[in-house]
Amino acid sequence: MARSEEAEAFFHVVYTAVQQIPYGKVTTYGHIAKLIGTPERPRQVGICLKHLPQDTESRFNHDNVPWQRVINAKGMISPRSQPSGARNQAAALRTEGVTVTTSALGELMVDFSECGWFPNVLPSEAEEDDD
DNA sequence: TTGATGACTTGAT
DNA sequence: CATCAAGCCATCA
Repeated sequence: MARSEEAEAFFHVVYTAVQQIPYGKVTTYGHIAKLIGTPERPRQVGICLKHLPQDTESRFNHDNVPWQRVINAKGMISPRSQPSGARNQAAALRTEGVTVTTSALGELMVDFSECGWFPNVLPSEAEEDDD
């Protein structure tokens, strides 16, 4: 019994939440996790994107899910295992007009002050729905 | 089947 | 302010 229905539903909500990110904006795994109701599982969000299919025939794939707009809480693109993927992600963000800065260590950093997408989950000042 | 790994986050030292 | 440790759960070996 591999892939329980619950896991599949989790994947679904994660991909859907990622699709809610507007063009030229970025958010964090933890934020996505909180939006889908599982703030304790930011890691699974990353797993979902890792297993995001590339087939354009799949319901969710690299073409319709802006996985590139999802980065870590430090505002930097996770190097995952090879810098090639992160570099590609940075390039995609730049194409959307997102300012991506490269640190001395080669870490790709994104400025949340300019492209940070954080809906009404702020600790204060946001008590009304934006819907 | 178990064990280890990973596109993370938060809190404590 | 920097570093360590624990918690999560799906996937790979």
